[in-house]
Amino acid sequence: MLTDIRIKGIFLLGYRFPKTVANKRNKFIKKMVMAMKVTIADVASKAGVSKTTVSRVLNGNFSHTTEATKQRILNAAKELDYSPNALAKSLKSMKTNIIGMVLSNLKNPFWTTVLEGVEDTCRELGYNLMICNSNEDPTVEEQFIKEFQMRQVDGIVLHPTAQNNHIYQKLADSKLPLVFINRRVGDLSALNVVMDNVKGAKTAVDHLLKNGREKVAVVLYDNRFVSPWRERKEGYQKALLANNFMPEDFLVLEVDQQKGNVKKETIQFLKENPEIDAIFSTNNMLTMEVIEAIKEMGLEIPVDIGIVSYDETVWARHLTPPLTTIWQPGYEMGRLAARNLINSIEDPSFQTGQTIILEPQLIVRESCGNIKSKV
Amino acid sequence: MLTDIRIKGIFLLGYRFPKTVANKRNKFIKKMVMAMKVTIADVASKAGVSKTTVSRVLNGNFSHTTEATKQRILNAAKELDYSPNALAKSLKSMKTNIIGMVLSNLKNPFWTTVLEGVEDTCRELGYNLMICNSNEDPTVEEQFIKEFQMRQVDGIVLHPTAQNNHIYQKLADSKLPLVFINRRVGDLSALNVVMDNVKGAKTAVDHLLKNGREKVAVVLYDNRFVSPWRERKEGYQKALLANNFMPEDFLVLEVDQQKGNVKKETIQFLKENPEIDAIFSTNNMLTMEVIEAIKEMGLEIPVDIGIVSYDETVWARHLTPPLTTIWQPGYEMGRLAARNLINSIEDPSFQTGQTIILEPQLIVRESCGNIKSKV
DNA sequence: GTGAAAGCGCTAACAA
DNA sequence: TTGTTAGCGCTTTCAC
Repeated sequence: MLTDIRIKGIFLLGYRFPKTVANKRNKFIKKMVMAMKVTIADVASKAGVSKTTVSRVLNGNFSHTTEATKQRILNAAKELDYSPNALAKSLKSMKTNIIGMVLSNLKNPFWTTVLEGVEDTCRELGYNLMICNSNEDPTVEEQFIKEFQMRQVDGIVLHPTAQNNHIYQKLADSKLPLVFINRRVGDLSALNVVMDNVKGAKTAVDHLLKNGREKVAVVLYDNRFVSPWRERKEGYQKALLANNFMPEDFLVLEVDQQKGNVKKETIQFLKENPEIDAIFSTNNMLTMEVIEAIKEMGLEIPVDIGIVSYDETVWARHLTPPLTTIWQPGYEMGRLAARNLINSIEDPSFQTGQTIILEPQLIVRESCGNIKSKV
Repeated sequence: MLTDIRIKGIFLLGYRFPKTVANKRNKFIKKMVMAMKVTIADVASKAGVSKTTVSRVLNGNFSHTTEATKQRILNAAKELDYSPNALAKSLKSMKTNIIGMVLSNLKNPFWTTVLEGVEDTCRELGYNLMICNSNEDPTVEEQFIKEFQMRQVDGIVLHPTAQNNHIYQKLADSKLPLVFINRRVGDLSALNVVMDNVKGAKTAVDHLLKNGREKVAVVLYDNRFVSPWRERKEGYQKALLANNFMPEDFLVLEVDQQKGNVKKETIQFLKENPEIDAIFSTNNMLTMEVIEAIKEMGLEIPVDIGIVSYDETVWARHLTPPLTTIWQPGYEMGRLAARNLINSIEDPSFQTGQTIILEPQLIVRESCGNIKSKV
């Protein structure tokens, strides 16, 4: 009794026992907690039936059970506040109903939208979501994939760094349902849900050209490993070529986003190429810097320089002038990825290896029109 | 052989078997997959030792093991590409190393920052993160909490809807480590990591007042269940009272964000109170609408109306004029929540029931200065 | 230094 | 209609 109180007192004060004593205490506490956990056996004995029957009833297999026993069991479960242990269930059934998702960048609001799509779909379909953030680091990505495998997730949604082909291959071979999003990883028996980046880029540049721009530059971020990078560049080039420009006319600025001097680089670039009258910016984070650069040079949008930016954002329409953007169906991408993944989890004969391509859309605002009439 | 090829052919074509046949196939596939899974027993037999020894070695208990056997085991594990089953491990040890997090709003970039803090910390400390989104729905919140309990997560980070006090109480009583973030839920033996919203609001309004504003209004979002709502309102009132204003001078607009006509309501409000020369906006989403409203009325920021907004965002400095904001340490909040939660998981005597309060900061830009000189 | 055996909480084939 | 029993893959006493 005394000990009890003393322990409790110390406990309340948050006192830390010396290691060994603390360990003993912890073990003791653990044991107590475990003893308090109510299992299916407790429900069974309380209801006076076997564990099997309880399991059956609780899983909705009433078909061969008396209404009376069913009620007894349900009551017992409620009274004991029984909550089944998903771990044990999963260990037995080899099904966790968990989906693992590897993101590479939490900062960009685009990914929040995607995440929302995945999360919503998981919930609707009875899955839980485990997420982690590779931060574009292939080593971290690899570690997380292993982690997911150990945890026996039912499937993985992966925004690949695209620098771990060996791992992706192994993963696909392991038959663990897998879907790549946003970035293409070809030739694997895995689902792909991606955007049509060539089209998006082409649309953007076409729009600039149609508005009378004659020297359209592209500002590219710095990840040439990934398909959207290649495709947006390609789209830019295609648009120019289709409008009778030559490869010599390509005006490409590749910036290192990590370094944080995008603005400086842009100013430099614009000074070296004063003929530029339009910029296609390939992502929303870049765009902010580009706009700053333009303003800092005393140029005006859209009069001096028109701009179209990839990625619609909440703030695009509130900028001055309101920004013309390429919107991508991020939420849809998330939903489709999750839904298809779950399909292939629940039906192993579900068609795998297919690629779903989503269409971006041009949202016209005021950052391209009203070009300064040339002399 | 023939069957094999046929099945394979159909499989590749994504043909769906009739239900019963499909079930048989799936069961077959499942069995094959399970047979292929390499367990600790496989490693043991390959290395010619018992499971016990393998377990010991793989968990770093070399102390009583020959270097030779250790190597044999390590090699066997590598050759078989053995990956331990975390489910079984957890079932036995009653420890999942999973933290569950309930968010209420994925759309607001503030939460992405918090999530990042939590995620980073979990990774560093060897935990995985399971997230879900209550969308401010208490029923969903309740369901997710139950889900987490069934999954035996080691702890929960909760952004409470604040409408489930009964559940919170039960959760706290269950001794499952728990931390509330951002919104206070008092009197429970759970950690709280929150912001000083009174101070943030007071700072914002003080700033407006110091810049010569005389009629400062507040635009409040519509969730009066939650502590930040009360505290921001309180901060606004305190600031006015401390500057010799009377309660009659309070100018409060409460808007229903869901309905989506914040802009309209704001315009209405401004028309009814034309003397207003400053607005304190209580969250970043609201602010956009308020700014639109002001612009639409032909008023100019900051000349006619000054504005300070809660929540710093990437776009605040790019607006015209650049927005003065209250920055909140969201990333820090995430980190602290996770770190303290994990502390209390790993040391049950860790002080519980404490509240950590983080300080917001005023970021001064140009949306308050240059007031129109009054006649 | 190593292994046999029990058991974490649950499900499901097979009996009764 | 219900119960017995044998595991799922792992850790951990307790022997040897």
